[in-house]
Amino acid sequence: MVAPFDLDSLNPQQREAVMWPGGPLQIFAGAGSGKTRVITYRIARLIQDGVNPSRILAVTFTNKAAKEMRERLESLLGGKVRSLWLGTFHSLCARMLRIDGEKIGLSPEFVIYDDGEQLAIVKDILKRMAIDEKSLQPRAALNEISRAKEQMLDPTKYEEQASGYLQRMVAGIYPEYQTRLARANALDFDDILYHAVRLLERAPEVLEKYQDRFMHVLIDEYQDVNFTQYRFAQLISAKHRNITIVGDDDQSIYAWRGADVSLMLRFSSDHKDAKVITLGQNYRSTKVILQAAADVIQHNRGRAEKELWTENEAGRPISVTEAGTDEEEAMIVADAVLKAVRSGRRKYGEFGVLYRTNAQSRAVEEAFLTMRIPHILVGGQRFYERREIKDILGYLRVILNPLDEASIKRTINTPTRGLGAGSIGLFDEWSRARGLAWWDAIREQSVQSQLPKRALHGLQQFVGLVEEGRDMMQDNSVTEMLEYVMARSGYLDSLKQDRSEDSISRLENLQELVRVTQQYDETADEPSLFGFLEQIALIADTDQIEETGEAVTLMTLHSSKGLEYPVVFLIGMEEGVFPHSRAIGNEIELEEERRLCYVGMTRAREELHLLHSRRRSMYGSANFNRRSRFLDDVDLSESDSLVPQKQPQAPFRDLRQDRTGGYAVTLVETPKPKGPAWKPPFTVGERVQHAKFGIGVVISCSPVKGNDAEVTVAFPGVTGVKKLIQSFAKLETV
DNA sequence: CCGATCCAAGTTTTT
DNA sequence: CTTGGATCGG
Repeated sequence: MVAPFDLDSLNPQQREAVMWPGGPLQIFAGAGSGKTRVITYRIARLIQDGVNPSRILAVTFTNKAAKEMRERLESLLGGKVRSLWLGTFHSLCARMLRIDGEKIGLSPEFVIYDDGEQLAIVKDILKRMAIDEKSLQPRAALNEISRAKEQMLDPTKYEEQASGYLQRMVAGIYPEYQTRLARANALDFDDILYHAVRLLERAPEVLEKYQDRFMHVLIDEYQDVNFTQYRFAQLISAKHRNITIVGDDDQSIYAWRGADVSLMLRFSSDHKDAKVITLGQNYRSTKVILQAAADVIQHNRGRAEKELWTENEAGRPISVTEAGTDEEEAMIVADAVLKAVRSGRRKYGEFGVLYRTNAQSRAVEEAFLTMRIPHILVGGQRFYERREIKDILGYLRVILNPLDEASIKRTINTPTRGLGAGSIGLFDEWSRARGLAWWDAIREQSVQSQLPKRALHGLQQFVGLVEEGRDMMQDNSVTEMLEYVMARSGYLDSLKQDRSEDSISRLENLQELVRVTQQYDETADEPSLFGFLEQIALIADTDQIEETGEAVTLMTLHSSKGLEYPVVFLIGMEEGVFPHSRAIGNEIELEEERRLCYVGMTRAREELHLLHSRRRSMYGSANFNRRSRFLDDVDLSESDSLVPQKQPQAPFRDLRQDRTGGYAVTLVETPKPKGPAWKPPFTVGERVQHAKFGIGVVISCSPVKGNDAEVTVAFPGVTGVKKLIQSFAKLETV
């Protein structure tokens, strides 16, 4: 049989990984080493060699990765591979629980509670238990519960081992938290994994069924698995022992949410006969970029020793640029993008701008807006986390499952129906006192009789809406249900009344949600409200992002993992920003920051530009940050800059330096520059008027002879960036 | 009960 | 600076 794919195009290590017959296999896949290709080829090869696709289990980190992999496989094999189990840990485990969860007492119809709902429950419990949110932050408690589930600790076991203030407090809420979920027939994200493992451990016949079935198990991004996922992988592959794991410890950047690299690094000791293959050739980046990334990562201890090399050309030098302010930093990026695009060398889609925190995107967005640079912003406020979206979906969830207490609470008085804290408290009391579900409690005659008139009317509205919705469910599309809910709840009207910018954007988002359901109704095999809600519960926004190719991408370093751009700007290379202030002083966290830096740098194919700013506004006040230690790791003897650099000055050297290494210092007074007072005619970012070019934005001002100023101004459109001498140009502030 | 106003706090994020 | 929560007056 002729190979449907091109093995000759692979290097020896890649080929070995693809062809390796079976048994435990660990693939160390460095950045840009063709990892995805290897996994896809390996699956295709197995199928081609006669393994039934239904007997392969492949796990990816995101839904997007799963989707892409399936598409690649289908094009390699020239047909659908629907029976292949391919997805994220969560989607696969959820699937398993829907099929077999009953054997450990789970209803197959459970709903999935997301982060927001989890948090709401914790807050609610805290309030009920009269615990001040200051003494126990809901977020911290939730994290701790999550950690517990990742360790497979149920509330009882958790309490036994709890020590310290936080854990003892959490031991008090964890049981109640689980009770609430159970009452709503809901699982949170961690429960999905937890119960899947429990299912395999407690139900021998189920374990055997899946162990038999999955002859081959492949897991990508193994450096980011947590203990439950590890356990799941171990259990399910124990029979045939054909488990392939792929990962790169240098790219482990999710320890803060429970991922544990050591689970990957112990693979060889778990499996004495494990075959280890290292993919060391990088096909993505230039030598210069790869070297810089290596310079940074080599400072970490305890990494698996391996080196990445490339046959690519040396390429252009790294650039390091110091900007005066964060706005200027953004303008420099915008300017560089514009120059390259205008010269015809680049398209907008070839640039990625990466930063440590979402807040940093603002300055860049503003600069791009003024310079008319098309861009897409990844992350930030996520679509499905937006209030209006959650509210409306909340209605749909109540209709689907009236036991969903969190969703009832969310929607019952949204928009306001006169059901305030008093009424809510009453319902709560009733449901607790008689062990009634909320949905039943609110419909009790004796409860309703205690309500004020207005509240009663509101409640009847709400109950009527839900009941009618339940009747409609069978015969209406998801879109129709959505439109029904938006209209009948009065949600649309209340938004339309208010003409604020905020409401307009909320209406637009709901419009977008309608498009999502329309799409779903058209494409799903058997569209249903249940199916729709399930799908979006497990899907992330980033999964939806399409590469349009015509826009610069702005995103955090974390979301850049797995992506690549010909030109990468890494902005905010400052102590306190990157590495983040919370990591400074903590060696473990600093190592994770360094890996994050490594990830960011290795996203670049041809050009890497590192920027930092002397002054940065954070939370409304000015910060003067030393440049990032990561810059000190890199050999910059060959580096250049995006704009001519001012003489390095040290006006801040006398600032207090922290003993751990000196970092972000908030300055109270503005430092006095030394030397004769030259006053820039404009501030950076200021809008100015030019006789011929019109209105532009000041990028920088520098002194020239005769107490004159050279002003660099960005004008929109074809004019672009101009350097102007103030005495001739006569720029005026607008 | 609800809207206005004041105040404190502030990574990263997938599922 | 922004946002979410708490508090206060109508």
